[in-house]
Amino acid sequence: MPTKKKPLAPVAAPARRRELLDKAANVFAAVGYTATTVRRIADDAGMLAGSLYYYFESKDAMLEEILRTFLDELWEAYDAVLDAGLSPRVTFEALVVESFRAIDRHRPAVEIYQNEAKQLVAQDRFLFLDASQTKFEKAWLSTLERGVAVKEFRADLDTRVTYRFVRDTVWVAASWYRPNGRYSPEEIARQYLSMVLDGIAVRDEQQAHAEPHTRSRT
Amino acid sequence: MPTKKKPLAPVAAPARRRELLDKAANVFAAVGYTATTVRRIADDAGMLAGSLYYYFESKDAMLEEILRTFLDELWEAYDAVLDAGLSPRVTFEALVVESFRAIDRHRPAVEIYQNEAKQLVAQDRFLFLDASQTKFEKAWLSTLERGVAVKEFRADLDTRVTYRFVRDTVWVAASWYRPNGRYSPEEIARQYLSMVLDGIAVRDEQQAHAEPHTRSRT
Amino acid sequence: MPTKKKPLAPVAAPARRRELLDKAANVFAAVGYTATTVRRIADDAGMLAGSLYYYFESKDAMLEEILRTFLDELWEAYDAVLDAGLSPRVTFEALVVESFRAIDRHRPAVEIYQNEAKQLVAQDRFLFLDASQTKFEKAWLSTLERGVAVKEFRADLDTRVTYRFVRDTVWVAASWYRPNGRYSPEEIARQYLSMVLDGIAVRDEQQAHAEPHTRSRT
Amino acid sequence: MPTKKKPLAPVAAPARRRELLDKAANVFAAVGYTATTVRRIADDAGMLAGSLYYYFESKDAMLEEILRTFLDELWEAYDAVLDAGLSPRVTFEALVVESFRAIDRHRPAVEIYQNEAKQLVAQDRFLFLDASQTKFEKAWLSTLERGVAVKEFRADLDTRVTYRFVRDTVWVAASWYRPNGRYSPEEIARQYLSMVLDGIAVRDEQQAHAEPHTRSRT
DNA sequence: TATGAATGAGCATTCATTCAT
DNA sequence: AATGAATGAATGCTCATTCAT
Repeated sequence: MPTKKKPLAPVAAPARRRELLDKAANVFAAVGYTATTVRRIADDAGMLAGSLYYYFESKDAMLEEILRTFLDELWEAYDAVLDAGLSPRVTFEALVVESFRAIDRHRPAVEIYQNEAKQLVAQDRFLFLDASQTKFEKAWLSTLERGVAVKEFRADLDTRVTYRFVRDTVWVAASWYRPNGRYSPEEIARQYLSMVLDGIAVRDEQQAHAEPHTRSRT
Repeated sequence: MPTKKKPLAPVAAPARRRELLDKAANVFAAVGYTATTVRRIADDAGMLAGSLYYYFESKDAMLEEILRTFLDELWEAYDAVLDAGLSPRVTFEALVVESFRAIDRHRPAVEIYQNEAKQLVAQDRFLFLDASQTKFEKAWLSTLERGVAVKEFRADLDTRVTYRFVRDTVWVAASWYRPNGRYSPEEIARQYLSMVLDGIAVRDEQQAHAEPHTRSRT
Repeated sequence: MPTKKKPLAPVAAPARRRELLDKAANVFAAVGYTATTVRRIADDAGMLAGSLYYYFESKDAMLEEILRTFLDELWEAYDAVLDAGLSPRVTFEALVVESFRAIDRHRPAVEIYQNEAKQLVAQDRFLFLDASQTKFEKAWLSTLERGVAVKEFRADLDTRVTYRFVRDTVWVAASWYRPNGRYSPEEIARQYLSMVLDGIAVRDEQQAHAEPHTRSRT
Repeated sequence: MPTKKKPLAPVAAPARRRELLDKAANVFAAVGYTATTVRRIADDAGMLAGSLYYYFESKDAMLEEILRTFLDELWEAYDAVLDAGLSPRVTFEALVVESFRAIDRHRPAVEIYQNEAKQLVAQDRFLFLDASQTKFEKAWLSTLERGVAVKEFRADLDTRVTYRFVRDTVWVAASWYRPNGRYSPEEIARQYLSMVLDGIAVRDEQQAHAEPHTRSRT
């Protein structure tokens, strides 16, 4: 998406661009997009606020590029999984793993996405977020539904509600996950899958517990 | 909670205050705190921006009152559960139910909390969020640990990771839950508990699946 | 100056008016007119800001009345002195004494006058300050000039410059004079007159000192 | 005197800063600090209000710099005088001369000081005004007391009252003195000293007048 | 490549004032 | 005689953005 009226960064210098976007993403994630000043980003990059406009059209444009880059890479991985012809359960597991890998590689972008997407979709510039969201929902929901159909997933769950729970469960991890921390993305994924697939309760023969006591509370 | 010098809304008129806080909370939740202008709140309330200051000291003060009100009510419910001497699993279930009830009653406040808490704790005025957070973690974590001890919860899960998983999943529901929607908070809680306690996978199959395929991927 | 459109204080209740003006004058003097909020005055008077408008047309109107009252009383005393047919020197002394008495009785008003008059005269409402100022200058200047003419005052002083020094000398005392303090207004006047009339230097026969060393500095 | 985070006017461009402070000082002096809007200062400088913040942290910061610059220069001159080992009377004369020179060079700052100092000292930022005030009083008072001790000044005057008298008279001159007017600062100082040291009354007359008529009035 | 200086729109907040009760 | 609630204009200040150099 080169040149409009101003020349902008001469297409070259993409390394510096990436570097700047990286700084920006970290600040956006840490402070929130609205609360982040262009000056703050420039400070982090060791330049003056105005100088950023040599590389980017606007603050919004920086945000857009950060999110696009993240989503492009995410979908590459997702599409590979979805096109692999795996069983629903294995697909489910693979999607979770890829999600944690995306968090690992694009933590700031994921956090920004989580915090800001809702407001952003109101702007034309960020309509692509909506498209991604829709595609995302379709991928997960159909995986769940196929799983129910082939009896890999329980039939008594509302798939839409389950979808939301699972989706949030995965992505919210970006708020506390730290790359190079105790667990690799694959290990975190394993734990998550263990919980989501098999539950946290100890299994036993009597079904008593299967029906939580909430019923009597309503 | 009386104020410094200004009498402000003469202590009476608490109805109007609550009404205004309600409008404010909805805007804060929908648009984000920083992005919300007091003009916007005033517009929604049918008054001029300056008039809000008859009732509230500042925009921050509104936010504080919104969050305090929510947390106060949440802790009343939580404390009742925690002091009831229930088994870990029943405690867990009850906490989940109360959480969804809080979301039902204070959805905007919960959403604000989710989105803004991280930035807010840097301000003295919002240190109480940190205190609440700590107490919250203690309550959940100890419930999980007690559950593991008495073999109501699986011993092979990292309790801290499980805690985050549960915490996030529950509260993130505020972003999509709509009061008066299809499900009551208790019904949502039931579905959630069903998933979290027992997993979404169909049981009593071969144990092969218990070990997800991720291992072979790293 | 009764009623314009609004009834205002029913002409009666002049005691309450005076009380309120007194509070107002003290705040104006202490904090400065612009920096004084109507709310602050009302607080001091134990009422709400809006309630002041039952008694006064506006904040400006309060200020006007405070200054008018002061100047009216000052001129009554000044006129008595000026009309008494006294010698220039005795007139001078009497004017100084009356000035300190005015400070004693209207300290806040004097302070306000000192601080604000310059800005106020730009407004029509306060043109009377200019008139008073002119009359004031005439009274003092002519006294000084008459004194020079009859050789009661030194002929080698620039009367305009001397006028300004004397004028300021007297009135600036309002900034530190405290009624009921160590000195009565008459005693302060005596000290001031002693300095201004006879100087603070010890008198001696040689005139050497009469010519300060500043000449060699220019 | 570097600033917190913002580099502000990149340390260079001190000429523009001084120019702007000059405009600001004139407005502060003419209109009063509180009554001065930053828009007004910006107008005078031919820029927009917000642009001032490229050079200065705040309106307060401008005021501070104006007053500090003035006081720094004043104390340089005062200290030179005080350290010169002059007799009390010559010290007195020299301090007066330096005061009028300061008025000549920093008239707006002096006027601002006169009008605003009392309110400003309440703020931490302006505590240095208090320090200067204390040092100032010590310098003048000790000069007067030394003068009394060596019989250069009359012993029958209250030195504190005399101090205030002299202090006020000198500085209030800033309200009417106009640089490039009829008199140089040295000439004004000469006239002032003539009055204050020797009095305005014609000497060697009968002593009857030495005791003003006030006594009979109390 | 970047800076320095400025813009202009917008923001939270203050405050004198109004007026029905 | 005073209150409670609101107005509306102004204020100090911030910030994304521009552009000549």
